[in-house]
Amino acid sequence: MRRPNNFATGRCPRVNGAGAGMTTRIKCLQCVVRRTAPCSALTAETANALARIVHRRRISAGQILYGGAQRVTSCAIIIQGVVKVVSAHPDGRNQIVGLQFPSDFVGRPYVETSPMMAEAATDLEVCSFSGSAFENLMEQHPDLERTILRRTLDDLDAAREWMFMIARKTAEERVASLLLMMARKMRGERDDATSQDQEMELDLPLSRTEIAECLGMRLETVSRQFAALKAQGIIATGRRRGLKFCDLAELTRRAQGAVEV
Amino acid sequence: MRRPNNFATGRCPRVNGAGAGMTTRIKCLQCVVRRTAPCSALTAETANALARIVHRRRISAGQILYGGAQRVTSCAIIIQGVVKVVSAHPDGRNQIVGLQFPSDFVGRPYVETSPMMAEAATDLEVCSFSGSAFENLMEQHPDLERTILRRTLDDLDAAREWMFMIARKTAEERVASLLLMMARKMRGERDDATSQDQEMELDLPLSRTEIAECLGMRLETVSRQFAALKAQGIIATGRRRGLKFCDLAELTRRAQGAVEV
DNA sequence: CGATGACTTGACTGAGTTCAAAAGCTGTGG
DNA sequence: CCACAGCTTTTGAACTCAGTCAAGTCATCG
Repeated sequence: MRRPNNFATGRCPRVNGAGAGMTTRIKCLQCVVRRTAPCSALTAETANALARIVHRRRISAGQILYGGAQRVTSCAIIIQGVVKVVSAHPDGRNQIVGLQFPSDFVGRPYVETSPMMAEAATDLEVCSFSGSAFENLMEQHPDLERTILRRTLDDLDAAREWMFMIARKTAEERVASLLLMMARKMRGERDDATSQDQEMELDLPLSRTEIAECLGMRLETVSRQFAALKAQGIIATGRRRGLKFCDLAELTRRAQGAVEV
Repeated sequence: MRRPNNFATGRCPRVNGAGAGMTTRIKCLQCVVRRTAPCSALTAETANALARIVHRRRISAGQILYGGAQRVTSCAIIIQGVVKVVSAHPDGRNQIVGLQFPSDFVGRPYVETSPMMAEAATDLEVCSFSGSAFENLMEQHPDLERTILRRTLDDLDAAREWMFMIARKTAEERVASLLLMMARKMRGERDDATSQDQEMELDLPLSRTEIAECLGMRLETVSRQFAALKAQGIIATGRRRGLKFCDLAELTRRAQGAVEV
């Protein structure tokens, strides 16, 4: 954990509440994830009802959103930052089984405790709401439930694709795949539309250890793969977590594996 | 594929249709998966509406339920048999990313094509229905949608737990885990209630190759792990796919890994 | 500046893969 | 009933990729 796990959440002044519907709407209209977040798929009425139970919070890196011993009491939509979903076992082995980016939904409705744990990988800005209030809202607004169902089905596909990656790809392919995936998500691109640029830079949201936990490898192996890609001029690492993609096309090829016909 | 992939589906006489609501109800009441299938969580009205669009079919092992080039056109609830969900890649590598057992829902609503492929691992008996009819039904009956959402959330948890297994467990742990999982599911037990018996027998629904595809290993490795467990008297293999659990407690321990304090 | 934590590099090991061959089943046809 | 073909499964032996252990380097911060 990179920061002390204090639970001071730095909550923002609530932008909404009883009778503050109008204010809320306006805030939502300005929201940076407006176009892609679940809220965008809702009717105006449902969106308003959701806005009424929501409040914006800041959450610092390392804090647990749900899981472990705690009850799953709240859900959230990410505005800024990255959340990691971890499958942790008592013997110390753990595996990151999902990453959630801005505009993604975080939470586990309908259960008291989850086998998974969600932790802020970076400092976060979220729209959060109580789990039970959210469940009630889903009951009253089927369009909200449908939106969450669609997201969950997408998450399931993503989890399975990821599973393939871990089970069948080589170390190099895994690292390349993850880098591309993170680049895509952090730029808010849709899954199908891949960036055309040959060069771009970003700051990785994860440490080497976390990358290894994503890929089912050890951090030393990740480090070696970074070194190899760097030596071939495909990527360059800045200081801290800076990363520059020097040859996106080649990296994409590496992510697929050598295509022998 | 163990059987020719002919598409003669051996469809049963439809037990329902326009105006046959009563007959349908009675058939459903006799259904072997009645207590655990999604239908059981529905209101009488929704269950009836679902029964009206459903028909029973037999599907032979090796047939594709959805995926690959085909559009995702139908969904089903499994009455008898096992379906494998496969992530297949052009270079020949493929990974089984999910198994569905009796009373499970199979399908991928809301998309035209899925990155995953669902294939009958054994001969099947299912209640099947058109995907679009099912989507319409979900719109009209929020309780159906909620039931599917809950199942999907459970599937997501299961997929993530499985991912942990592939990424972090040793070959022995993986084989033991899969055997226990299959035993549990094939006996229709709930996830929490584990069998108390120390001995039991069953016929595995998967070949060695398929087991390897589940676990992210090669079939030779699976075979060696079977041999090792057999040599220690923990399991015994009958001819064909017969399997006997001789020491469930020990197998459970092997599935967790050596617990060093 | 020295301490702390994150990352890199090196040398060695080993679990699982790969390639190859043998052994078991199942079904077919003479 | 046996012989044979076409499978799946088992077993053996050599190899390799990633893991393990152990130093060493680099950044950041009090």
